[in-house]
Amino acid sequence: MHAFDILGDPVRRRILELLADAELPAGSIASTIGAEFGISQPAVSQHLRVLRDNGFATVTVDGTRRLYAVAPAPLQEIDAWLDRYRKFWTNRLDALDTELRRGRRAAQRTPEDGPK
Amino acid sequence: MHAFDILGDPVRRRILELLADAELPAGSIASTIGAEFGISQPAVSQHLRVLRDNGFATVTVDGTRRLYAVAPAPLQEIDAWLDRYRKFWTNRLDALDTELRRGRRAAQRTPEDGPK
DNA sequence: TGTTCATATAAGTCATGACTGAAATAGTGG
DNA sequence: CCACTATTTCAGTCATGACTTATATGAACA
Repeated sequence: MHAFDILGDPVRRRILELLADAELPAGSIASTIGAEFGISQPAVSQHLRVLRDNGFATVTVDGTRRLYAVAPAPLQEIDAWLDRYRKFWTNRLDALDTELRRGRRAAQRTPEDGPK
Repeated sequence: MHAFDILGDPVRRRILELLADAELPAGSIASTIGAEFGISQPAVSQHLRVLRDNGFATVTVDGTRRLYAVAPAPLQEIDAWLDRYRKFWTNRLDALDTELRRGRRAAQRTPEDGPK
């Protein structure tokens, strides 16, 4: 299952939104999501498994609780995939900013970039 | 169908990759994709329809040809959704850069940001 | 006008993934 | 050790979306 498929499901997206702000135990996620979407606790657990199995979340065991947290790698991959489209909504100065932000050391000068 | 679902399909993702560099007629897309994935022309046409219907592509009619081009809006929406996770892979200076890049006029100073 | 490209639509099949209720696993505290 | 709580796993159902082949649409041109 591709990262985009994982995020295609609104329940999983919402779970990740909850986890964006703080780590949460499975039970807390299950009650929030269960209430919001009207689905059962096992359904939520299955979504958590998908998130785990695909690297979107990590778990730390705490007694009988499982604390879920965002694992950013696949999200960052998606961010990288979007790079090729940023030119459609980012102006030239923004693009330079982005280059710098990403730590590039030198930029290839294109003809029309040359001074005057 | 949510934007992430649209990108979940590898064929559609590849079509968008082709369109990232240049506009292309449906036929050219169909032969490239058909060869790469081993699917029929109607299959590709159906994917193009999904991309159109969901705002990922625009068409301009040119005689009997249809020229497809990227429509960036939904991609930008996804980019915006990712904002809440950028803190996981972006350092503080990068974050400032991003703020500036996005045109914010003022940043709320948090306690630990204060000088000294 | 009739044939030929370029493309889209239609109808039907098939695989898959998102649920459900039931049951298993495993800490914790009396 | 037993019961209770937290969570996962299992097995089965159902909806949906990604194909297929066949067919329709419609511009171009001889």
